[in-house]
Amino acid sequence: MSEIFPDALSQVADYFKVLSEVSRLQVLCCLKTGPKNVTQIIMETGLGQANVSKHLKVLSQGGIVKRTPEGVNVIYEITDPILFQICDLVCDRLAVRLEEQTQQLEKLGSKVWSMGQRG
Amino acid sequence: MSEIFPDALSQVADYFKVLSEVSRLQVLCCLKTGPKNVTQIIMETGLGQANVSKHLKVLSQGGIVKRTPEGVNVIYEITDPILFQICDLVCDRLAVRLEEQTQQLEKLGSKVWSMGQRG
DNA sequence: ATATTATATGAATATATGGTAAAATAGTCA
DNA sequence: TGACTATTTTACCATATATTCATATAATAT
Repeated sequence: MSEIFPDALSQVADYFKVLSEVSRLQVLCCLKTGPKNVTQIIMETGLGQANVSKHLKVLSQGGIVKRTPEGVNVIYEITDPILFQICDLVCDRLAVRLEEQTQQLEKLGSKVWSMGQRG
Repeated sequence: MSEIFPDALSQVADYFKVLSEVSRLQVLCCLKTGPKNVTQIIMETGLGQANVSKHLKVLSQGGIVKRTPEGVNVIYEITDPILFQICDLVCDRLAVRLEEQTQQLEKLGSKVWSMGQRG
């Protein structure tokens, strides 16, 4: 009963892992405005070709992106916009943290300042 | 203009990276029911002691967990319950995917079955 | 068939990370 | 102080992963 099931958690971890790389987030941001082929993604992100291809494979296997060949090109698109809700929540959290850090820095700053006054 | 800012994205990636390990998710699940000290976390998760300590450091530096020494013990607690909203969204997504896969398997199953009937 | 373009894959390298055992640190009590 | 407990850190190994170069595959046109 006190055991936690790593099996279920590993799927969640895998999902997060796919999203834990800057290059892949770049690709996803690039796809936010709509489906694109690989060449477009390469140009917009500035990443290397093989690199983009590999990241797209990871995203595809992770179910985050859908792959549809179309003639010579291959079109990729975001599978589920819930992804952006997730990213928005993370951004909210990061914003809150930044706010807190700013306040702490201000406190620290005034303390240092008063010490300087005394010294 | 066509450039995407990796600086901002790296913070998001870092947040996801902290959540992309099963052991850390185990620790977080363990903390879902309330603040706990390290020994409790070790017992509930079954992870090694140094291992838990390291993961707690990662979680703490990632701002996901708050560290408060209390006598000999150190208490850890979830910093922001928004974390569970994020995880819930991921679980929703995973459930949808599983549903889709199930349906596809059923389709494939019936196809294989009809082939078997013919053969 | 050959050439060309678009995409994917393989090999190699560098880097990062999880796990564990051992040592170090910090706090408390006798 | 010294003993004891709780937690952290260090050293090390094994594994995973991002990146790049070179090559391979796929689709299309000549």
